[in-house]
Amino acid sequence: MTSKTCIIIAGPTAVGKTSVSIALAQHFKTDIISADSRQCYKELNIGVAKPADGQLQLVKHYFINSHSVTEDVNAGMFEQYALNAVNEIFTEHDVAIMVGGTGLYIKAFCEGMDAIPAIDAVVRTEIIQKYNAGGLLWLQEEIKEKDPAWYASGEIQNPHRIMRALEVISTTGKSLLAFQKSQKIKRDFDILEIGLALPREQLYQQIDTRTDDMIAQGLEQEVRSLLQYRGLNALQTVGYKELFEYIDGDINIEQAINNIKRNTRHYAKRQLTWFKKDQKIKWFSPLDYSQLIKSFHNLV
RNA sequence: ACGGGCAUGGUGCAACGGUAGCAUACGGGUCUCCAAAACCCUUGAUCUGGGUUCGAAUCCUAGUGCCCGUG
Repeated sequence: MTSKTCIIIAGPTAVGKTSVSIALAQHFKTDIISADSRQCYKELNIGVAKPADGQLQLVKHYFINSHSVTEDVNAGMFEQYALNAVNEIFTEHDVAIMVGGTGLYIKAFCEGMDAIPAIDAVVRTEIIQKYNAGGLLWLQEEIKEKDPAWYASGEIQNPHRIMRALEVISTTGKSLLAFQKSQKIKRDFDILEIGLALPREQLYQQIDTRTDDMIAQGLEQEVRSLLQYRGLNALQTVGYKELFEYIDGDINIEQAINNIKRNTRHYAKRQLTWFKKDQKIKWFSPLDYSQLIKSFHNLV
């Protein structure tokens, strides 16, 4: 059996991952797995910069339009989904392409997640309700009492993290720390990580331009059609939450657009921080496609 | 031109004549399961000159710039 390779294209939002990935997929005559925590939702289109219909017809994409905003999607679920997908691709191809900006999902795919029992929705809901009522202070006191070890080492200013620790100890009786073994699983295929980067100024320029394009394409209409879902996690997304505020009348449209641009910059910055740490990533300019292809010549 | 007001980090604001502070942006970072989420950290300013005072962002004065009103 010939060796199989998954090429992962990572990088900040708006850097130009989509077109590079499609060109690569065509070059290798293979399929793409998206590693994007928002493009998987079929209800979200313009605001998440999903590949165009034409592009999707050109290359088969996994984890695009594969889920509904009403479903729970998370990193562990992505790991399973993506492993199934990559194995399916490998039955017919030696190379698979993964592309996306969700660092945690890519990490889950490459290294695996420690198995932590599923959390009952009731437990989660109850914790959220108590947090809404009692605030961060309640969370801190609760976790200090129930899981003092986590309290001592965890991020006690971060409501999300405390709630995670709390739901785990409430469900299993064991500390989240006990589950986190941080063992890296070795996959039975090769992984090649590619990062796409541009000078910061140029990236920000592309973010601005893309945001204006989204508005011109009718993002506001899309957001209005999703008002019923605004409370769902999937809608806590740059491009949507700002327009909900606009629709509420809290800000005007110019402010909403500027906030989208700013929040997208923040997002891109966090992505860069995440990917910079990954020593395995080889960096290229999205404009330098020929260099990129050369780096794969041993695979061709 | 005259009268009045204002001048503090990139931006918006605060500071009884006594340690120039807050928000936000920018920059840096954390992250094993809601991650386009959530959280953490740093830098950076008193318009210019003169005066009063032990001490001036603050009071006086001249200049410069901006805003409002009148012409």
